[in-house]
Amino acid sequence: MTSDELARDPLWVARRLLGCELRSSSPEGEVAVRLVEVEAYRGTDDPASHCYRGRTERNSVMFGPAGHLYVYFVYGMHFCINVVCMTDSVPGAVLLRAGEVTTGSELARSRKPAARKDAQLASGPARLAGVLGITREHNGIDLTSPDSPVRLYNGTQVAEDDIRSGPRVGVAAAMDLPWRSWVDGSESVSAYRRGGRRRTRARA
DNA sequence: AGCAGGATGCGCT
DNA sequence: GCGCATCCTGCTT
Repeated sequence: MTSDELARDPLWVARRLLGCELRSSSPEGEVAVRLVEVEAYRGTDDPASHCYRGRTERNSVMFGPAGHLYVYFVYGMHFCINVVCMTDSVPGAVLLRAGEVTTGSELARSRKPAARKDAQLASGPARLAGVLGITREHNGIDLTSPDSPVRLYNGTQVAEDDIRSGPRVGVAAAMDLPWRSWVDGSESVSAYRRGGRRRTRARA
């Protein structure tokens, strides 16, 4: 996976990332996952992108060089991770939604004790970030640098015929865009959930 | 097996 | 304040 490739359109990078391996080193040990589910987000013309309304402090990494890691915090307790791409024209990124743990499943299990099967350890974006031990401290790191604690490697390329696509999970805007891609048949692919406002009952 | 609801912090209107 | 690129538990079919 070259920097040239990472600097391309998020839609292309997303499919290219399937089958790649993400490896994280920490004092606790090493965990690696094979990516099986991703989503593309593309700046200015994508209402679901964090960059849709321009640059802020939170999304500033998405405006930086391709191949860096954009980490954000959601729902008060979870981190999600993206690979930055397409920096020449508009900001873009690929959300890493799910993977299969290939190295360090014991450490991964200790970080996600609720998982009932190994296939669920990294099934979902916050779970994926969780098993890799990624937090806001990792925001902005270069995934292509040998000095980085988290690095991206070429795995076994997934054949076109084994890639499926559909609308992004939990996104109400642009539901007609099939910008989520996943590896057909992987048990680790997360469940689809439609976007839209959840009903919140007023309490008495 | 499937869904509703709560937990929980922070960025943005 | 509101709502979020979510996860987990517990209760219903």
